[in-house]
Amino acid sequence: MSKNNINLPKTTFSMKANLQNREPSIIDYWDKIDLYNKLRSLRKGREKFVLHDGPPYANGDIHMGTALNKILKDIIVKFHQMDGNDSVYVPGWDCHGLPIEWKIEEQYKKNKKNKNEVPINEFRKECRDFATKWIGVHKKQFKRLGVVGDWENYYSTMSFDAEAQIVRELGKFLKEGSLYRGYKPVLWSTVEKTALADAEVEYMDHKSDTIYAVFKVKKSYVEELLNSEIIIWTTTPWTIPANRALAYNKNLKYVIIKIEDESDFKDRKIVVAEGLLKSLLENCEIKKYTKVKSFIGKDFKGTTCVHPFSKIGFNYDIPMLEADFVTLEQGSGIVHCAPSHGPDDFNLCLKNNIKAEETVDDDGKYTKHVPLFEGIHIFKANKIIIEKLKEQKNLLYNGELVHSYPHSWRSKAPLVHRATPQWFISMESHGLRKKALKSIDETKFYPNKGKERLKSMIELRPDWCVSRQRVWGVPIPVFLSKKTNQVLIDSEVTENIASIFEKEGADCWFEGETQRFLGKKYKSSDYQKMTDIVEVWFDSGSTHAYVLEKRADLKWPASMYLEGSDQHRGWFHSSLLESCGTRGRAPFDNILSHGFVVDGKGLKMSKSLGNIISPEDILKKYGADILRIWVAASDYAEDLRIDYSILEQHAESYRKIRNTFRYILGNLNDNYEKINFEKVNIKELPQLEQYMLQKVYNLYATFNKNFKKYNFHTLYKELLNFCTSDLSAFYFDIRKDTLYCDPINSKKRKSSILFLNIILEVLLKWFAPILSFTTEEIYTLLKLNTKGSIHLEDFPIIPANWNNKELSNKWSKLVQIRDKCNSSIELKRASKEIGSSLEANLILNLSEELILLTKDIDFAELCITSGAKIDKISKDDTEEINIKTSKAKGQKCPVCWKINTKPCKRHSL
RNA sequence: GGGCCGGUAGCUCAGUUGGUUAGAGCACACCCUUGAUAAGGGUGGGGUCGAAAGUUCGAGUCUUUCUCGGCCCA
Repeated sequence: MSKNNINLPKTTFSMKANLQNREPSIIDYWDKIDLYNKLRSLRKGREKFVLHDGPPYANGDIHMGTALNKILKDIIVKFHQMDGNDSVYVPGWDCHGLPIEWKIEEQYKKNKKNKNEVPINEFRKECRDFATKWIGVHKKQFKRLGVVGDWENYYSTMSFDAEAQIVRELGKFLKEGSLYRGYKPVLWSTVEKTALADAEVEYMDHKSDTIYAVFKVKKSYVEELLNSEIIIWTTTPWTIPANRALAYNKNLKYVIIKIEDESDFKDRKIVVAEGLLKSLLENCEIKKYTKVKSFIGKDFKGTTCVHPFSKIGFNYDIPMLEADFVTLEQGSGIVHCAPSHGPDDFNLCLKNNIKAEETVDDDGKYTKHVPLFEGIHIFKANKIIIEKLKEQKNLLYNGELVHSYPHSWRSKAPLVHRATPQWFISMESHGLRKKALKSIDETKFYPNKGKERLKSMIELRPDWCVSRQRVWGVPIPVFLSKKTNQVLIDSEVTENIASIFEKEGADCWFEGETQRFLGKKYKSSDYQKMTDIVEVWFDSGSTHAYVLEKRADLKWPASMYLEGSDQHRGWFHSSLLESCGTRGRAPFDNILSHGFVVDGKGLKMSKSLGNIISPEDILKKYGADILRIWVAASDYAEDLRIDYSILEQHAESYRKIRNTFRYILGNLNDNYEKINFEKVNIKELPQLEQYMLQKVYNLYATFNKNFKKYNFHTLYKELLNFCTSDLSAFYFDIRKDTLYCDPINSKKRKSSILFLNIILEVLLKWFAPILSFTTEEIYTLLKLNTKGSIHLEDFPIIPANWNNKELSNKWSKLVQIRDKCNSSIELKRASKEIGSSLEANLILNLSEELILLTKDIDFAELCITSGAKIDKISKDDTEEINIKTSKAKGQKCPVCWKINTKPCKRHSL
């Protein structure tokens, strides 16, 4: 007797995956068979599932966050595809904006080129080329992850049709009247000479000059205030010339004190919040003083002061205004307000009819509106202002403070608030906020907490500032009348501009003749063309208009938008507002948001911590399927942890899954036979197979449930557990004997082969959206591969008659008995009486009820022993199960290795 | 500093409306197997559920405070 007489597994499917080398050739295969277009023609006419791609910025290599995002999208697209939908995926890129401008400027600096001397369209062309280059790089990197999409016909925010449509979209707001020209302080970089978006601001420590300055009271209903001076504290002395008001909190207590130290301030009365008196005395080194009066903040009402420079040209009243933002955190309890240099100041002054002015120019120099200091750079002004305050005897104290301060994310230069003309979309004038909130209610969020997050942002946000003083973007397509300074609103002009952009791109705006944009109705000499560009969130917020609406293969609204949770303030937000403003509802039905990739300890990845893992590293070490498992197995509702020990764990799971497939393929000798599930005659099968089909049915049910909720980590875990617990440790182990040692045509063996065919198909399909490469590798190896790719298949439908509750209950009881048998065998193994379980004979003493249950069950087969006898349990026993194991006696059959005193029933002939 | 979200075995995750000794897979330890073999099987150890206080007959599950982490904002 030898191995020739038994049916050992044989397959060409290797145990070692070698994914790093194998995966690229599978990608080539997908290219060769044109998988994406095959998918489209196969699903033509079916219900569309459109996952609209949020465009990543075309700049720099992809990182774990982008990889996670794209893989998660791909998994969902593939799930819907195999679920029978026309699941279309068109990737896109965000191309305009500051970061690319900066890259080009950096190159200029290296080559000693001056940006201002380069023609604008030459600069824009370099930006365009830069973005194009990175789209190419990203495309390769995303494809390497196994992401299937319309890579040939991707969309970008800088394509001519996109630029044209952005103009049309803005035109809709213009026509409606919700786009308006306002004037407000924005965070301004005097280095880059531009306003910065919130996302472009970094907070870093900065050393500022601090001053306590005084404002003499001119008018007040409080008598004691009349000869007093209001103290203010600020970290930006240079804003003093722009001061137009003082703010107090009506609920705070204030005191008037008389300074008695020898100094300029001897016998002068100053006013400060009571809660800040102590810190003021310490900071300003005031030793001797007397308290004159204390009063409540609301008594300030009607008080007016004079500017500390009133004697040198700043001769106007400084009213005291009531404001909530005044606190006892720092300073004096009275805040100096320069409406041109702070959002709070701006809003407070606006309410009180004090207008902001252009006090500082693009370069950061005082304008003609600031007497005495015109032309001085604000960053050099502090010293001069302090000197002047001293001269005027209005400086109580000056010092320095290191505090958190806004800086440009690129140049790292400190920023200032500076009033500039900007374009805004009103949240209120045409009910935009209301529409957006209603749309959020009508959107389904995964996870649900995203809904509240987006809602609270929309509830609070101010009007949307859509203009930027930059060059790499879509121009704001607006003309101002030179005579009236009014905005020209004419949809013919807007459409004319759009159609020109559609043909030539937006570059022509900057160099072309103005007249061609205005058409024949208006004279270019009467109008001023705007040179601001549209902020990039408006670009990407409009993708639904130039991608979803314009392409025949897509639909509006999208089925789903899927991005990182930061996009609640980003793309989800801007898309919602743009679409609600122009179409009255959100451009999506569902939003799925995922957390951030953090390291194994839950800390964010950073260069300084040295805990960064790049997708490239993982691809080299493990391959994309492992990365895809990591995505599927992680709970995206929270932050996703990753490090090499976590990846190692997933790689181990992968090996388990791979070996499960290998075992099936081996026993089928790579001869897969397609089974018609509906026609399986269940009652003809052994109970074990029936039980396993019941398990498949259960798995089917949980699979569908989890897929519907996009609970991939649970779904994956169920699949993995099925492979390890139900198949490897249970079914495969038990059926080894049959598969290896029974005749090929025996009914039992054929039943097992039938089951192996079934689970091969089912597992291959259920794993396909996650293990895109490995399932394809197996699929192409099968001789009955008819469709060309596993991804062209549908999910299986498991017939309801595979569900058998009764059998399932019975067998879960049997499995419990089996567990006890294993424990009993283990005792004998520990005492070295036996080794292999086939060296054991079992004696099962069971309650009558259980004996009834086990009457048609062979426990020797179930527990892989050489024999098993069932007897009634003795009446003294309190348990219902008592297992004894003895060493099997007799001869070992050379074929099936079972030990028996009699010749082997199967193999003695 | 403010808002939101989260912290269950070494790791990835389950834990239904608060209700018995808190579960699974992986990892780990020991053993078996050598006919899935750079595989496979068995048994077992391991958690006072981030910390403290409170509500309750009873809390991983409810409340408060603190702490750590993430995102967003200042």
